[in-house]
Amino acid sequence: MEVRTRFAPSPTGSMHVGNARTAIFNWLFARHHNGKFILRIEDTDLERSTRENEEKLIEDLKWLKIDWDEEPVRQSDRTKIYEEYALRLVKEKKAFFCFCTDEVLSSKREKMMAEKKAPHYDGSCSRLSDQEIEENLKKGVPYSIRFKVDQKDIIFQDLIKGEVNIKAGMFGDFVLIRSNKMPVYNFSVVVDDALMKITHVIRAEEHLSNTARQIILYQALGFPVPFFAHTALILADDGSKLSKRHGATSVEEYRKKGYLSDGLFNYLSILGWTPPEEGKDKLSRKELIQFFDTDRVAKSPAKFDLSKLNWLNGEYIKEIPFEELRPVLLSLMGQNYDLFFYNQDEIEKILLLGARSLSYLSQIIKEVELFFISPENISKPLSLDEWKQEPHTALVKRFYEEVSKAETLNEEFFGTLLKNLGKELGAKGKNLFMPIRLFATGQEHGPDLNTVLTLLGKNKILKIIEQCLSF
RNA sequence: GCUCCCAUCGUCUAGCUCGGUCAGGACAUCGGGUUUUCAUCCCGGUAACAGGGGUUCAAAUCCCCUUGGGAGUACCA
Repeated sequence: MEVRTRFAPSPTGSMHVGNARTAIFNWLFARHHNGKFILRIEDTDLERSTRENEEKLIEDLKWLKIDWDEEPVRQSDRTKIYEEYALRLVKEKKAFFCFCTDEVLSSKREKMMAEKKAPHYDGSCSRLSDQEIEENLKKGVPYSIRFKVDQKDIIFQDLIKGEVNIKAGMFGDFVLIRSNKMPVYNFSVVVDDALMKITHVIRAEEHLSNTARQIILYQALGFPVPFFAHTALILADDGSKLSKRHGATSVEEYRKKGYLSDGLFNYLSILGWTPPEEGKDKLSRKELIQFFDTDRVAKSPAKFDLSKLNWLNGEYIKEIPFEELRPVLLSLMGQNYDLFFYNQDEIEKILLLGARSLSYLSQIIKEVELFFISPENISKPLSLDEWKQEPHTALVKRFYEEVSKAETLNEEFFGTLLKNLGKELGAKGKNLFMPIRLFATGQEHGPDLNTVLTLLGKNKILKIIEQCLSF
């Protein structure tokens, strides 16, 4: 049997990393089993779905290098098919027309909630006589089609969760086709998955309870039931659902920040899935395909760990030849700073210094900030107080004197100056370099000190020192 | 409310099927080495079985309860 999986996003916004992971798992699973991966656009929510979002979604997928094997299917193009199957269920008395209006429905729901009962549809329209139905239809009363639920427990084997047992009474007679002729999610997935011969449904856990509904639909329609695999959700670092207030949540945002396709792909793959080889988290797509399966997917939710993504993405950045990185980095710098303060040679050096160890490309902006902001905007370094004491300040002051006297400042000059000052004051190693670095650049981390100082130039150095001494 | 799912270092997790491990790895963090500083790199350390009951010679592992987190209960997906 050929394995067929699908990714079925609804184009209601930009692609969330959770969705991206679902796509990755499905794609990996299909590729691992030499099967097919299919894309289906679930745009039955007319209010929120847009073509623009759909295009963005496809763009994100392409960026992640996730390819699909057949022409993508759009659910809004298939309303006839859903209606046909729904009508078939009506004919078989497994579903019925419902003429209840929104107002009636919501007042009933409120009443049930007030009585602390589950707000399920009361089934009133299922008891309508043939004649009443006929009359309503003739009068053109809008109707939806509801499924007549046979209340019974549903047990199924989930590839990730194991045996799942859903008790009867979880839902009432639910809607299959809305009064606007659009199918409801739980119905269209079943019809489509069955018609598209999907063998493995890999999706997020929020659909776990829905699965019971879907299984009874498969049975009512006479379709074979596919395998299900429900992945736990991706959470923010505080344990709540990953949302906008936690920072970047969409693939697009990560892409724009300069995360690499391979880096994000790799990270998302190992978020909730463990590669078989201990200690090896960095895996190529080929290896990912080779190893991925549902048996090592975790049951419990995973927190999105930005520091691990940063590490992993940094590993991928290291592999890229600098020549490829250069134009991207340069344009990032150009977008944020006035580059003409420096000549070509200096820009090249700054670029090289800033690009030493990036976790994501736009980090270059922060890395080279020192060279472009004015000294008075430098903020107080965290460890300043620790160093703002003798004998370190004496060293800084001597350095200040020498620099202000100097005519030409270059790397050689700073090299000998530091050496001499070290001898003079008996400072070496960290005790020599740190005070200078801290007071003259305002940072405790940074590239090679002599180069930084040379690039900064006399004026800036003196001003930064004055500034730091005043903190 | 009801139903379902989940629970091992700060984080992602291995181990659980088939009880016996100094509870392993990666990221982060801390310390050491290299770099006269920073980053890189190398070496090393700290750090976890949610709680309570059972079963057993022996429980992270099997059973029950509690607690905590999440999802569903829609003419959203």
